[in-house]
Amino acid sequence: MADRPRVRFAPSPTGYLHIGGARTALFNWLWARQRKGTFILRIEDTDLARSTVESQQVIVDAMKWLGLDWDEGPEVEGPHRPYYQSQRLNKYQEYAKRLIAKGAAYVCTCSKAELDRLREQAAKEKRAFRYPGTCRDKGIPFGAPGGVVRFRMPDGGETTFNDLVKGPITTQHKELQDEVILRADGLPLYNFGAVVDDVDMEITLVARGDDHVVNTPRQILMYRALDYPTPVFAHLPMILGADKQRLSKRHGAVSVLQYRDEGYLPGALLNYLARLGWSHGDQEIFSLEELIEKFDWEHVGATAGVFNPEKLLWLNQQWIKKTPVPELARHVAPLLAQRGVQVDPERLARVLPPIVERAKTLVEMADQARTFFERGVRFDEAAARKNLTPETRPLLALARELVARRIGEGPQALEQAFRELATQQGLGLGKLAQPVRVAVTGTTVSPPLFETLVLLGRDEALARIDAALARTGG
RNA sequence: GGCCCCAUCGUCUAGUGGCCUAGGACGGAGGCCUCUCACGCCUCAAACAUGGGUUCGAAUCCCGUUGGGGUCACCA
Repeated sequence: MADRPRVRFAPSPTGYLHIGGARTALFNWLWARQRKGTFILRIEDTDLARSTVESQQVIVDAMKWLGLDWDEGPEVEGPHRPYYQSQRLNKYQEYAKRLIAKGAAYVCTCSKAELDRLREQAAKEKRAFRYPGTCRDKGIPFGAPGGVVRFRMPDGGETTFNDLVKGPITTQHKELQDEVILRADGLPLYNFGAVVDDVDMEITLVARGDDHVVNTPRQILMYRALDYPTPVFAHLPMILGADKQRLSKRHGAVSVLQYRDEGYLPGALLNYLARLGWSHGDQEIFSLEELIEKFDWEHVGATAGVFNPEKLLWLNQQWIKKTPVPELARHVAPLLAQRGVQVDPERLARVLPPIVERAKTLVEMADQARTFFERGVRFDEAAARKNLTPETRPLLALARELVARRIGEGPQALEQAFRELATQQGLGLGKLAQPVRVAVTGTTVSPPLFETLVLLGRDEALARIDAALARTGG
């Protein structure tokens, strides 16, 4: 294997960057970074009907959010610009002509109608359709009206390649047919476009989804016809939904950017994706640096894996816990802004520590943090009914006194004072704390009460308790 | 259907012939901790698809079966 691999991620801009594509990109990127190689982003947009510029942008944005930076590709200077196949059409035509000149390809003018007829006939006879080679030796010149270019597959023999994840795979050449590599309108078909660009960009390792294994022998034959040393291949198994079907929209979020919007840390997603199909002993949590250092092809599994959102959520929580608070604040501030709460990251960082402990997503953190930047509180009705009653009123009043007197001493002192008060009243701390919690946060679930009170500040804390007192009737 | 690939707890996986009465993680159940909720900790339930070989010995190697997936375009 080349010391400094040149690898690429080559998405088709026909939608968003999905989870499966992200994992393919990740493995390529990890390999390039570990071996000090080159990671190329190439946009395969030769399907003009389905490709959109919006989609290109979405893919680029998603890659940036994930932090999978590319050395060559869109927005980057590089020797193989442009990195959009639709802008490289002369390249494919040039290579096609070269193959024709060598006799490795030929022009075919069979009409679509004729081919369809043969296909139907084959279907009727329940046999696989294969282009019969009508134009193989006609010597039709390049550029003939309605002419496509077909690659001449060998008549006999076989091709074997040693896949990094699946091992040796052999294909009989008789299973192959002279496929079209260049359409009548001059656009290359996938197999050819990919090969030409891999050759031109000097790709040494191709890692992609395993739906491409059947394409590989054909592509190998093309690399050879182009006198290019065949890259090493690694075919990654599919990612499935809970029903074991190929992961798709109906399984929930499959778009990378959607995870960003739902409050996931890019590192957590990457960590999850890496562990879906790859392992390193019993380790579950990896920093990006560890991933780069430890990734290997030997431990990429050959089995399709089911995407497990719950494990991703758990991992996200683990990542939140280990991410420095100032950094979290920078992620959460925009989410708060989206909710109409403007707060600068430094102020936000002060209230985050007690929240970090109990949030699984950044969105949850934003939801829990906003109370510290707003006046008053919206009571959860059930919580208020149960905890803000004539019976708890005296307790709340006593608590108010305590807060008013001691809040300046910090959470520990406040807690100590509350404990003493509870003991005096012959109660457990919980009985005293819970009404106060509801008074101050509106709900029965919150970060530790005394820290919450202190972070709220004397005035706001007292105002909220007063408002709660007003609801206790009596 | 042809060709190709795959097969360990519900899920992600460790395991590369003896260390496996199969380990870890998510999820689940129970418990501890505790001002609520989380975190953390402890315990439990849970798997080598199946039939043949090979071998002193098979989750690990080979073959068949079954099951799943991929692919058969002038899409990618």
